[in-house]
Amino acid sequence: MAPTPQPATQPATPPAPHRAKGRPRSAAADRAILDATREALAELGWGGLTMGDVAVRAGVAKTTLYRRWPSKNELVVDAVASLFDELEIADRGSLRADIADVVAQFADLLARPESQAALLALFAEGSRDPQLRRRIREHIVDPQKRLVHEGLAHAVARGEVPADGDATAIAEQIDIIFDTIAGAVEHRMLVIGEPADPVWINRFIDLLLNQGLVSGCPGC
Amino acid sequence: MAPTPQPATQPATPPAPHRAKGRPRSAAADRAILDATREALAELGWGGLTMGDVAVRAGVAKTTLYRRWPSKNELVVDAVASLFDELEIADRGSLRADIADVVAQFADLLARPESQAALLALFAEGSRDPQLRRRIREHIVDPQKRLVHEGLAHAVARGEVPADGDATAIAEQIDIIFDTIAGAVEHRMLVIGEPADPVWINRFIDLLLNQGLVSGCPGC
DNA sequence: GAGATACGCTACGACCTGTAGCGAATAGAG
DNA sequence: CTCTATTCGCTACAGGTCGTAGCGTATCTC
Repeated sequence: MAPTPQPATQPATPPAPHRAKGRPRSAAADRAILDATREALAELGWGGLTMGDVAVRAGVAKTTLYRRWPSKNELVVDAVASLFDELEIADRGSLRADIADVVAQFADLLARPESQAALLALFAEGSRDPQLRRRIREHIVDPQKRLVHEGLAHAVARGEVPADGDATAIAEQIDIIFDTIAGAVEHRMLVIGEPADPVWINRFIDLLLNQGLVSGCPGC
Repeated sequence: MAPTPQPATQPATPPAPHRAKGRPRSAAADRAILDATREALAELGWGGLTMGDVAVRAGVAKTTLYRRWPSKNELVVDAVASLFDELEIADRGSLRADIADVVAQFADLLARPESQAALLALFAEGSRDPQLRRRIREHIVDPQKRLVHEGLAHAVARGEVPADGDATAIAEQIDIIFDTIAGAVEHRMLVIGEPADPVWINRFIDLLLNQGLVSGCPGC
């Protein structure tokens, strides 16, 4: 989701976004625009954000925005999606710790004021636009799930999880666990408005990995 | 969240919204406007919705909208919040069944096309507006949690849950369970875009009430 | 019937979107 | 160094939307 080449000739191949003939686009302007967009989004929300305001904040002309993004919608998508580029997986010694680490990163991301209105508005648009939903899955959801799957691979390498056990079933379970935790973190931050602190995160992972919440292990 | 009295004199007391002196406001117009708003929301999303369009769909003048709601924002909030008035608790014989019932109602609500963009956009606005967030908690979140608490009271009456056990702790656990399931349902419907069918719901409640997902009860 | 209010209609100013045209600036190619 | 292509900032613009104001008419209470 780098600034897309907006001129009429669409190369269709990702490697060379725009041919280097004339004056190159200012990378500083790219960054300034995306930063200004996130800033304005945090202050004004999706509805209050205007292209003219973003241009003023970024110190560029409004036409410079439209050379890079065809509409406000696309600009906001890129500004929000770029937040998720920082997510990383670190081998912290156990499957549980790896999951906790990714969840904590996600919680930190959602704790930023610019993420909240932006991400929700992005999801709202995605609910009407299948193509946008696909981009959301590719750039936001899948990277997170990929991190957990990498963590699972580490766990198998450590012998923590039996490799002979039905691997796809375990992968599906990881998917469900991640959906659950991501949803819970989102709900807590975006709907309730309270931060998902480490204690809260630990409690959830206890619940999901070890035991039921209400009465321990009633079925055991 | 009934249509608020917009005239200058704000009674500040809920029971009598507007004094009955002149011609009363058309209740049919109220319903037509809210219905038209939800319809337009489903088709066009928050950003594409226009007051003029809603007025045309509802068959009323645009000024009639502004006599009831001060802005588009408030109108949409009311239109969305009214969806949650239908949520009910039924004593289905077990705590688990009661929870499953509420969750299924919530999932059905989120499955409606008009709910998705509307609810997310509502949450997005709430992330910037503490007063709106409070209204969301009062009219959407708390009613759901209240249902689960009522279900818990039924469970205690049935002897399913020990009343001597730390009641507040159990209530907190119920809160967390509900947050988790609500978040997961929201994530599945609003972010991923796939329905939370009964099988999926059952799987989640198994996870939350009975046993961990990955390896049964490893700590038992 | 008198008074008060809602209704539909039209018109309006302010704002935002996205586009077009201009001259100046900045890169590579010959 | 010159030529060419592209970007940049600036100004202006048409189109659409928001929310308000004014008017005559309709409908309710006293």
